[in-house]
Amino acid sequence: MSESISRRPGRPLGGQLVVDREHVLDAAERVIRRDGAGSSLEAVAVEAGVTKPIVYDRVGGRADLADALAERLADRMVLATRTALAGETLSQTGLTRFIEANLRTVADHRELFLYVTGGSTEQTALGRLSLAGMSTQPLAKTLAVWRSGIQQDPGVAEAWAFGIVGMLQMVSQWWITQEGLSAAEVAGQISELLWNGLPGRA
Amino acid sequence: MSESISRRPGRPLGGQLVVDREHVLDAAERVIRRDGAGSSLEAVAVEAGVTKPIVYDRVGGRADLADALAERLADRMVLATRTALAGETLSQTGLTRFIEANLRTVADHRELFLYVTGGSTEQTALGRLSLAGMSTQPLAKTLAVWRSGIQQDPGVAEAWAFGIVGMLQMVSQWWITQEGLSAAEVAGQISELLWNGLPGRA
DNA sequence: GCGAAAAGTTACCAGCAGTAAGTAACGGGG
DNA sequence: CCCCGTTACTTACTGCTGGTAACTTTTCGC
Repeated sequence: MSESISRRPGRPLGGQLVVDREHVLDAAERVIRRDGAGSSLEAVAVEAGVTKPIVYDRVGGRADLADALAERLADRMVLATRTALAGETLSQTGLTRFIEANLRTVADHRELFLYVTGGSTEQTALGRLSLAGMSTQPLAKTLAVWRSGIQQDPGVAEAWAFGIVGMLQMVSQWWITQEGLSAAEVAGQISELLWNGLPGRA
Repeated sequence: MSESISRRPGRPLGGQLVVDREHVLDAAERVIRRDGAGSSLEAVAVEAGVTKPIVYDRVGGRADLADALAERLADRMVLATRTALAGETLSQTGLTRFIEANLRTVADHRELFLYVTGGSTEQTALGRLSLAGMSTQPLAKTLAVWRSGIQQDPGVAEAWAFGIVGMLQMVSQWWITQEGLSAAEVAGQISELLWNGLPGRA
């Protein structure tokens, strides 16, 4: 995929290059998958067959790149968990499937996950929150509706959503470094905690 | 504190400099508190009244610095929560106090918290886990003992500990960006989730 | 006294984010 | 039909940071 031909300076021949935002983001994902979470913008540009200023024009700086990739990853997670749940009403087994789907998606995009959650400095402190926010916003809504439905206070939804997302992120990070621990097993344990609480059901 | 006098090269006069590991770590905390989470090693060295290689000799590279600061922060958290709990047996109100103490400690060391959790790249992916590990190790032990005491499976302790730490980290990060939301309120909400589970007690 | 070890500083390198300046193709007005 | 402004790239640069090699001066054992 990496066009090693070096283009001449000046406007290209056929009008505009066919390197749009999506192309650059695809290239970024390939680079990160290949070279790990510490990949540079320059490597992304090379992989996209283009130079750095084009990356800046198409997606912006490093923080913007991380944000865009976070959005993609969040979308994929939402998709994966949605097909895993398939519209059933919330239950402990459904929650387990939700968590397991989450774990599998992270494992599938291991380096990308580390890239977007690892951030780089300062400005990505909020960047990580933005990834979280993409996952939490729909989750908070779901939680609020559901809590109302079972006659419980829906005001806890936002805090809970952030808490759950943080729990899932940390557990994912821990799990992908562990060998020989099945996703189903971990998902079951976390589901047990979230559903029944620390003391468990009597 | 910042000695602006530039020392001469060569071995100093009185044997060894009085800049040990703790001095450097103290300087690092001051710099981070002043300049934010994006502080450089060089700034730390200047603040310590010393040059970069000394920092490398005393604490190691950037990842090691983050690790050492993480350990300090984790210690302070453990201390704060321990005095908040004061050895009582685990209950929901005790859990609430634990979480609130955690939130307040994070708020007290805001930039430091962002520095150690924000990490920089690649190698700090595990670094963040190491911070988590310092908090999770005692927590996992406590959980295992407690669960055994109430005739529940203690095998969940490790996964739960990571999950809880991740939840607290994310909630902290979210909370410190929110204005006008009291620590006690958030702590109560998270405690409710962790103690009673998503559906709540019947 | 003297040379080896110790304990610093200076000076450097490589890599990266981000930007300014240069260059070639396109396209509309005279 | 030609010319010049606009467009869409590349090259070349700056500033900074993490990390290290080389150098300099004091101390200490013999």
